[in-house]
Amino acid sequence: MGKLTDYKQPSVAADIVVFTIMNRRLNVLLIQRGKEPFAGFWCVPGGFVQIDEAPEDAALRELKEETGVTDVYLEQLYTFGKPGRDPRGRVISISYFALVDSTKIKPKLTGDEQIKKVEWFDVNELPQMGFDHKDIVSYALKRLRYKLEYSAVGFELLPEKFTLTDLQSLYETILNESVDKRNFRKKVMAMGIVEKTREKRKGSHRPAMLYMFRQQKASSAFKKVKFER
Amino acid sequence: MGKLTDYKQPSVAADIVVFTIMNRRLNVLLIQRGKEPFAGFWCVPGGFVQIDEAPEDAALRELKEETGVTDVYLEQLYTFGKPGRDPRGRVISISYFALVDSTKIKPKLTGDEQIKKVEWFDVNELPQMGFDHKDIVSYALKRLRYKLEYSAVGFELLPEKFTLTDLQSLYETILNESVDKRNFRKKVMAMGIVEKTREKRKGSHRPAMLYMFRQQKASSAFKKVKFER
DNA sequence: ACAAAAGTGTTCCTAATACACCCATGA
DNA sequence: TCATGGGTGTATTAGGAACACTTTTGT
Repeated sequence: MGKLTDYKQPSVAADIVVFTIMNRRLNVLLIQRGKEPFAGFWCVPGGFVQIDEAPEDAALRELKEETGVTDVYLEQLYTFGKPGRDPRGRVISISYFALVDSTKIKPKLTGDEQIKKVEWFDVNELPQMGFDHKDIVSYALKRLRYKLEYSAVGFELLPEKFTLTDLQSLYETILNESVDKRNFRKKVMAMGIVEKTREKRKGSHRPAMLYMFRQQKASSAFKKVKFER
Repeated sequence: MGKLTDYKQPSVAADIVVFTIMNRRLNVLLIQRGKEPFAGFWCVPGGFVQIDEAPEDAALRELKEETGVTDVYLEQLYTFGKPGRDPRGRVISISYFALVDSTKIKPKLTGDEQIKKVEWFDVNELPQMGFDHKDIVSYALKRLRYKLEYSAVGFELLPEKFTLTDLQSLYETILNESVDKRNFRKKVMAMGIVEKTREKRKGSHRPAMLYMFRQQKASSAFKKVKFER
């Protein structure tokens, strides 16, 4: 290890890929840049990590400053650091992925003059993106699909109370495949990770029972796969 | 995003946790510091990322400079960045984990005057470690155990040719649990990820057939677990 | 009464587990 | 000939997948 200030050092940014479910589609939160480089292009929210700030705090701060969004489930994703990924100079980006319940938050322009728009995009219809942010989103999506299969992260995308059909639809939307209703319910109930509430959701047809997530059961329900596979 | 050089920026380091198997134990490669802070304490190899250098190249370069070790399987692990983790100032560390076949490499002092010793340590008998490197090693170990279950990384720890008992022992050592020999072999053979060679390993008893890893089969053999679990 | 989503069981099949003996070699 | 690790098959069990009809409500 050399001394701390001997050399020119790379800059460090934190970028955050926020997912939500809106009308049964998986969406990502993007901002449109108002300045060069990549003026008019879309990017994930993010910015530089301050000297006395933890990277995840930087991610959350930038998210709030740029889009007004707070209270998200956050997880570190990957650190992108190849020279040349930012035309302004050497920037290493620590990326995060976040999950939110779209009924609880409303992204909006916060007055940051460098941002023209803040919008949700369907992950299958992404706009032209700046820097390597398309790669970052792809990576986050891959990770989300992966984690959905062996952990309880999916519940972060749902309101506190939800129907089993909501939950099934979430899996089908994100994994992009359909699931048998009976088998799905059998499994979810067998895992014991949800509990019935006393409420039902009324619609124009038969009301559906509302369920809540049970944090404590989830950790044991998603047990490790033994040995291989 | 602010301008690139407006603020004091954190320094960026790359640290690398190198695992190997030696006489049926899982070992980590550590260096003993010769200077304050943490003089005499043990650390994982690593150092600062240069301005025009990809972080993984920095990790590999530092590994070579400090221990002489090259040709490792490398994977990014996690970025540790809380303020205060390095008493000298703000350092964000991108950590990597690496796997090597211990029969191929010999770590040694390379003349770096800041390092007193380079040694392998059993992961269950780690010495007193500097900075937050104990956390980094724990995290790497967790990841290694995890990846072993659903990917073919284990082969990176074995020589090109190995016996099925070697392979089984590797799983048992790392996962710290014993496996039924017949079931293990049945599964490995069913996955088709190894192939017989014509050679046998002679020992003091019945010679064992040597096998080789089949890269191409492995990707399909470790298929994704469906839905949950 | 009908349209629409909610809810519910059984059978089949595949994969995981448990388990014990013979074989080939060197000393 | 014996000590040591190498090598092999079967029966049982558990979990995943396929599959269709009845119920409840609003209009």
